[in-house]
Parts: sequence; C-alpha cells; structure tokens
Amino acid sequence: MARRPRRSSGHPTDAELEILQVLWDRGPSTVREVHEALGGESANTTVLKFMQIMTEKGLLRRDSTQRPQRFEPISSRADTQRKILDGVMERVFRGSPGNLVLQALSTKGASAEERRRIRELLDRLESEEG
Amino acid sequence: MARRPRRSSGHPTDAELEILQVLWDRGPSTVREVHEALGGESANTTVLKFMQIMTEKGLLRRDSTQRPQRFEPISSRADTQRKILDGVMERVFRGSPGNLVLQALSTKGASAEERRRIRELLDRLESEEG
DNA sequence: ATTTCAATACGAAAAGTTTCGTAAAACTTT
DNA sequence: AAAGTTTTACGAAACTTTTCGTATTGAAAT
Repeated sequence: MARRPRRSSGHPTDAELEILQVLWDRGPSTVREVHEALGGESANTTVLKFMQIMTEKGLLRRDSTQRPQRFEPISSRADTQRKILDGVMERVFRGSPGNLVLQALSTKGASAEERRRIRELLDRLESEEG
Repeated sequence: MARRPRRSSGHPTDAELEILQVLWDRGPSTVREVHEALGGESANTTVLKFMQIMTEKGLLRRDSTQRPQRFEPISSRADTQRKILDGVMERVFRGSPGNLVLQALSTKGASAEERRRIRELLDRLESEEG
C-alpha cells in the first residue's frame, strides 16, 4: 500500500543543535574546533558528517577557500530559537504562550535583569494593545 | 567496533504527544475515540500501536476490564509540559529562561489575563528573592 | 618526488520513529 | 453455535537520525 508522505520539520535535530550552539558561541569554526568544543565525545568524522549534512540542508554555509574549511550557521541563534519555540508552543502548549511563559518562569526563575526586561516587554505589549 | 549507547530522552515523541493531547482533553478514552479525535488521518492500528508502545514506556495506563479498553496518561499535562520545556530550555536556550520567555512573549504575545498572571508571578519571584 | 599527517568524502550499520497489513481474540447478532 | 463485526496483538517495512570505518584528497615536511 502507498505510504503517506512524511512531514519534514526543517528544524535542526538535537545533534545538529549542539553543533549550532558551538558555532554561535565561537563564530565560524573548523570541524576540529567544533569536535573539541563538544568534548571529543563522538568521533571527529561523526561531527564532520553532521556538518556536511547540515550544509546540504541549508543550516550551515562553508568557506572552502581555506584549507581547514570553516563553517558558520546561516540563521542566527535568536531566529532559530524563535522557530523552535514556535513549534513547541504549537505541539506542546497548543498555542497558549501564556502557559508556556508561566511554566518557564515558575520552574526556573529568572534573574533580576531578566525580570526587568520581561516587565518592560509586558508594558510595551499593553500600550500597543491600547 | 562497539557503538556508544544512545541517550533516551524519555520524552514523548511528536506522534505520542498528539495522542497525549487528545487524552488530556478528553480524559480516559478508547483507541477508536482517539483515532477519531485525530481526524482519522492515520490507520487505526497505527494509533493502537502507539498507545501500546506508550503503555510499555510508562506514558499511559490502561484499563482492560472494559472491552473497548480505555487509556489515560500517567503524567499530567502540566508536568509533561514542564519536563519538555526544561529540555528545550537546556538544549535550545542554554538554561536562560529569561530569553525563552522574552522570545515567547514577543512573537506570540499574550492575553491581558495571561499578562496579569505573569506579572503576579514576577512579583512573587521578587519578594521570594528578597 | 615521496612520505606523512590532517582534512574531507563516502557509504553503510545501528538505533529510533512512524506506519500499517494481517491475524487472532472477543463480543454481537442471528 | 455460526457468522459477522469490532478490538487487540504481532511483526515488519519505510523512514529518520546518529554513529563511525575506510578511503581519498590535499598540504606539509623531508
């Protein structure tokens, strides 16, 4: 029987995300650098393979003019975080951002500075809404 | 060569989550009911299979005394949401709840009621911290 | 030019997720 | 109790993600 086609989220997988985090922290990096930053847990060819896949997927861009070639993320950390969070909001919180925020705040708290920025944002939302 | 063991998140997968959502919405339900609530998109034996797997995994409990047996989630919606959110916080936001909250609020906004509850929570956090 | 060592490509195994067909079991209706 | 229908179990295929071994390529050193 014909199988239904599969949705492809387009989101980075867990392993891909770890690599992205390193790249966002360090800026353009070589496979070796990423591998080391990850603690050398998996084989270096594993990291390489992921970075190749991610390049094909359009998650990374690579500069092959230099010999140990350097990779960098195409999307910013903030953009990626937002996209993933949208997915979680939809799948887990059923589009209710308020609940998500309350859960996040109540379990982990937030620093004084973060709280201040959250209040600012709330103020802005109120005034925009009128 | 020996492969490194795989971490198993223990979190429900996407498909499992959809079933959980139905169960949280409806309360204890039969396979047929869940299947229908999901729009009948996938075959009913697919839904059944998942619910069997989820029972083995400890995500669901089943009552076999009735004939169309009824399944229900073992963990509450809120608990599950919190666990998943903790994972996202760690993997995606690197333990910075403030950023997560800001992203969530700024992209999706929140209702006036939700904003009020968020402010309340912030107040409580402040006073607890002293 | 040859050896040597690091970097890259390639392919495939292993593990995890999603999907369903088929068959057996249990219940209903006749 | 036989036949028909619904429910449940089982097994496996298709697909995705993770992991690495091996081979190749490129640069550096002799």
